Amino acid sequence: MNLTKWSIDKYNLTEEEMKLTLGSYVPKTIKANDFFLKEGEICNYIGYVTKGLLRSYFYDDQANEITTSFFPESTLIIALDSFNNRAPSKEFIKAIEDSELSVVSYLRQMELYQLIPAWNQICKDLGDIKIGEMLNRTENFQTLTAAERYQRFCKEYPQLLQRVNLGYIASYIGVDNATLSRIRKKK
Amino acid sequence: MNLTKWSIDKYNLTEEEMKLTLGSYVPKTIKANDFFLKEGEICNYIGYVTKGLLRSYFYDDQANEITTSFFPESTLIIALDSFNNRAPSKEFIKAIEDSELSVVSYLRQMELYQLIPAWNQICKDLGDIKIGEMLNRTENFQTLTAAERYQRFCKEYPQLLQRVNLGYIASYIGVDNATLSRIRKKK
DNA sequence: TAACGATTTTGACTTTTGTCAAAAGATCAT
DNA sequence: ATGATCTTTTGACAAAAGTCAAAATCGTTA
Repeated sequence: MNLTKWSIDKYNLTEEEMKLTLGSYVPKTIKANDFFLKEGEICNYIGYVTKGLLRSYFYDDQANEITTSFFPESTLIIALDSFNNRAPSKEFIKAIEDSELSVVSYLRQMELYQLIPAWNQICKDLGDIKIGEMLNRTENFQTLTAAERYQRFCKEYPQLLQRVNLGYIASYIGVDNATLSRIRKKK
Repeated sequence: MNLTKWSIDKYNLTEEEMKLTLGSYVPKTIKANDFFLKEGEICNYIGYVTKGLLRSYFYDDQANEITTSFFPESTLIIALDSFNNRAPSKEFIKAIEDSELSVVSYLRQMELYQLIPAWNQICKDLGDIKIGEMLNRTENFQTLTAAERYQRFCKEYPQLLQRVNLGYIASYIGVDNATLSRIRKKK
């Protein structure tokens, strides 16, 4: 979830609330190829990426890695289904580059909801952003060809283009590896 | 958003809160082919379908109708982007069959958040359900062929199969009309 | 019921995308 | 630097999906 234009400032937290919030988030570093979360684990942390890049993926029935999200700087990491439903994750979340996060535990985050009323609104707004992103993603799949989806990806995430394997992008936009290679050659 | 297994009961609203909630939702009937919402309007109501069937759709750049959701009985109707962001809707929501809803206005719903703490949790849970549905939908597009997406649709929404035009289903699963017809013939 | 309009199917064809395997290019650890 | 490994490209082909137009079906209404 990209939060470049989002800011906690607009919620007018009191100094006390802000201190409580910031104190709840602790730094964590993850080296390239290490995991933020493994399949089967319950997602117990929300992470905010301050540096680096991670991705989430699962394995389909033919054991292909299917990338579901990229998490560059200024994004929130969370395995939504797992975190929300306290259920084992179907996804892995793995660092592509050495990364630095701020993380908060599930329990602590629940306490923030109790202690700081504005957090309910923050949560609602973050959910809205996420839903907007997903609606857009679905629309792309419904109406665009593979080549068009790739073009959209390039426009939307130009920074990622240089930083991730093409294979990750291919599965993210739902095309075969070889097909993406040919799409790229054509233009 | 299908709420067949969801119930407001589990939130232990007080008698007072329940009365307030139920009193906020008023009945509304929509005849087949009439609109719950038109493109450009701001979605000012949430609706709960008690009878009938509606669908949401937009027009792509070639002026094709692209169906984005079906709303049979026991589902919540809402144009998420419009309702949440108070922005003009890009979608139409139109009744396929004569339908009966319970609706609540945006303002009233906001009051419920204020007046009844549990509504924050309800909202969060409904959002989670919606997000789960959308993750699933995206996964289908990423990993399944057109034929497989159709099979999934049939399994997931058997009731709809008899009630909606095939063209609506075709655009919902992202295939051409003629292609869907051929997929159906094959098996 | 006849007739109109909308929906669905079908045919003939083209384009897009996938598959499999091999070659070419990068990258990384030693 | 140099294998070893991983990623990307390419070729030859097959399968899937789209396009366009016409026919067949279905529903509705005059």
